[in-house]
Amino acid sequence: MPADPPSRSATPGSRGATEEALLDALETVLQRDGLRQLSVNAVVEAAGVGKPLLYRYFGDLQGLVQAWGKRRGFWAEVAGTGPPSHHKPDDQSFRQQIADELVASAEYLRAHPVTLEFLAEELTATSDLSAAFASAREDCRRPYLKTMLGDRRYLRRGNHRVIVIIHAALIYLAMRSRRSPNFMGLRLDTDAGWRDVLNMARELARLPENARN
Amino acid sequence: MPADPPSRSATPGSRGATEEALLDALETVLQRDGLRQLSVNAVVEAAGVGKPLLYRYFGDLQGLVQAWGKRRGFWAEVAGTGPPSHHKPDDQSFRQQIADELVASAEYLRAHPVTLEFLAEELTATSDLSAAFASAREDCRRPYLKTMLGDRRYLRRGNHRVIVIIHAALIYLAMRSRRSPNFMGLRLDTDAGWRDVLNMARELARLPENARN
DNA sequence: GAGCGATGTTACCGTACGGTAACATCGGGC
DNA sequence: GCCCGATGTTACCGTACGGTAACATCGCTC
Repeated sequence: MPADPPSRSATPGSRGATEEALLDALETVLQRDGLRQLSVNAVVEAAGVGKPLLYRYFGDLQGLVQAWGKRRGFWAEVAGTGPPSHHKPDDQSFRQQIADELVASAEYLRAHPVTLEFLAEELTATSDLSAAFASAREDCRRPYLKTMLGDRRYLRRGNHRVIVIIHAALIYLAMRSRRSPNFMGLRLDTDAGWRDVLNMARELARLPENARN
Repeated sequence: MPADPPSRSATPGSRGATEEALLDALETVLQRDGLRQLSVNAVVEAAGVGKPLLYRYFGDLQGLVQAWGKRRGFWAEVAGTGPPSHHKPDDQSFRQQIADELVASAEYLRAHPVTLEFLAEELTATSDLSAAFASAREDCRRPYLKTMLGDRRYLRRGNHRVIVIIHAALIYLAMRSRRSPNFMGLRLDTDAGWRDVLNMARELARLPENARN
């Protein structure tokens, strides 16, 4: 005789509620234990739901991850400065926009640890899980990247590479900030330290004007 | 009746040979399957050695990793330009040295996928394995970092941050190159593309002189 | 109110893992 | 010749996992 079988899901007999519980549980487990500890059992336990329901509604843990990516969305349209790609031929303002978008992207990452988990996962394994996540992410990211790299005039002058290297550095530092308090003297675990990182990135992105930094 | 029990280790009854075989097997498995697939069974199978020997000689998979880090060494003294920290007060030559060391460090990483595996692992989990690796790595890296960041005069002018961001970007791109052919338009899977990345890093590191790039 | 599909739960299977006990075998010291 | 520690191998245990069959229950349709 189990003690409390009826006290499980708030909305008793609703498929949608169960799906939401599983998606929430996925997020919970990822934030709490990291992707290495992610497992079917952990998710269904956190969701307070029977294991077969996960397989019935999402087919698989990979399916659950894909559904999570689709419904929650992640790392898309994080640009903070107005409509995409509508910028004057003014170099300075365009560079400013690029810098702002770099910073906005990094702030988004820092605020969304689950996305960071998956980005890190892609570095360590080419599993079905990371592949599922990568495809969903690329779908979300494509318009953003187009905005950021779409200006041929800007790219031709080699600035593309500066953007890319700053972006790569910000991704790495954001991932690293989850578990390491610092990197080569930079504080990653405090808001102040992170503000330093972002300011540095902003300065580098606006580089051709002010070469001294 | 097994077919060939006596045809296992080349040097039959030597503890050192078995240890070497296990260390080699660790490296093999890491390079072949990645760190996510690393397990005691995989290592002993690749080494052609009984499982208890790993526990007897290294205590643990973590112990094997630590021993591997100690004996093989990794990501240490990769600086390519002469003795450490002996540079004239000439700014240009010092920046050149820094740029060379950044490039040398990145090339080292690219040539040592196992180190990349562990660096990526540290991003996804704070496991005993990654902790063991991190401590061993920091021991090796300390003098290198001292060379690279030890010059207070240089640091004071904010150049420290440029170095750090380039370093972070190179680490990320090196990790990413293992499983993703490109990143935001950069080719990471070819030597030519990687040369582009390194040249870009070199230019940025020598930035205060030539602001245009 | 009978039927039936959707929802939920229990219990189980096969597998792979980390780790260990028990048993063979070698090899040098006396 | 004998002994004993070191080396190596087999077989096993408990556990946790992914995945599924079987059974219970709800709720809507007609």
